[in-house]
Amino acid sequence: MEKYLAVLKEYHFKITPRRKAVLELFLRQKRYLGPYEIKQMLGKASLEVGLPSIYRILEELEGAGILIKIEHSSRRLYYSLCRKPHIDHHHFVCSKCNRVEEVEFCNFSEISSFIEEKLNAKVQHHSLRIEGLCSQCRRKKSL
Amino acid sequence: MEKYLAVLKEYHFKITPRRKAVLELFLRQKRYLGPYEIKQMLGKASLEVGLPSIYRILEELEGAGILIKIEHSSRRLYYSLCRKPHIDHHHFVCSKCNRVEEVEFCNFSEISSFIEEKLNAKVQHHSLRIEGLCSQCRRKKSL
DNA sequence: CTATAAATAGAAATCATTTCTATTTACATT
DNA sequence: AATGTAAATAGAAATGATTTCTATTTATAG
Repeated sequence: MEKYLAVLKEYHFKITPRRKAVLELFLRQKRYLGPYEIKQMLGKASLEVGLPSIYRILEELEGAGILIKIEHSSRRLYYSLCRKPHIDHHHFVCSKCNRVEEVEFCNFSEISSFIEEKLNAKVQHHSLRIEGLCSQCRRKKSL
Repeated sequence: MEKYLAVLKEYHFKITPRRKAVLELFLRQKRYLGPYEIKQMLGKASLEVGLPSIYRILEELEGAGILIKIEHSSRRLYYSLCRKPHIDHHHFVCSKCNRVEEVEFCNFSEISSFIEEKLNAKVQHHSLRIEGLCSQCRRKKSL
């Protein structure tokens, strides 16, 4: 937690109860969370937070590199905690339990230089979406 | 065009004026197109097509492997023609002119087996989003 | 030519996300 | 510890892409 609060300070974000509560929520989960779900979880802990605030907080935490945004194929937004913010990595998302794993491996530079040579283009961003079953879910055939 | 109509028949889709018109539109463009934009272009050619129909047609053509769906970071849907439907490939999207290029290169199997070993997971899907400037746009500094 | 399943239009609904504004709060600086 | 200020927040309302629904039309198999 302290680590993340330090990052917030670095970015000149104030340490507010809502931001801390959202962070705490993510620290206790290894799966991705959606805005409405977060609102409900905070509500259960007796902290009413408006959806617009949640959207904003999530955006800010993403901007600070604390959360990663997951653009789900359902076209809804989800976020997941970034355990190692400063290392180039991608995320594996379990299609059953929503668990998110960080994958510190990316041979993208090969693809990137292939594209730059072949198309004479300039690659700016890339994002790899990997979906499948995590070790737990692949064992259980049914949920 | 004939090639794509054959694919439609294969999938038991009827050859309708709307579907042909949408296909023609894509055959004349190398960039991605959005539903509303398509409606307007068809309108100029005096073919009024309702937006729900356009959404449906795009979805069907994607299902038949004729178009690829581009989930833009703006969270709007775009589609682009797939020139070589049956080869595993990814798409490079120019952030300036929206041109879409197919990239027949993917060393994903490496990443995939890395993940399956490391996380003991089962990889089901992956999609790589590559964004940058195409050869034309990187030359012109300003639009 | 006809039957019928598929395709379509248009209106309306949906619903995640964003915008706006008044109010409150964190915290740097006294 | 008090205070001023910019940042944070709530809540209502707007937005706008996408989807649903239903009545009507159309492509095409036989």
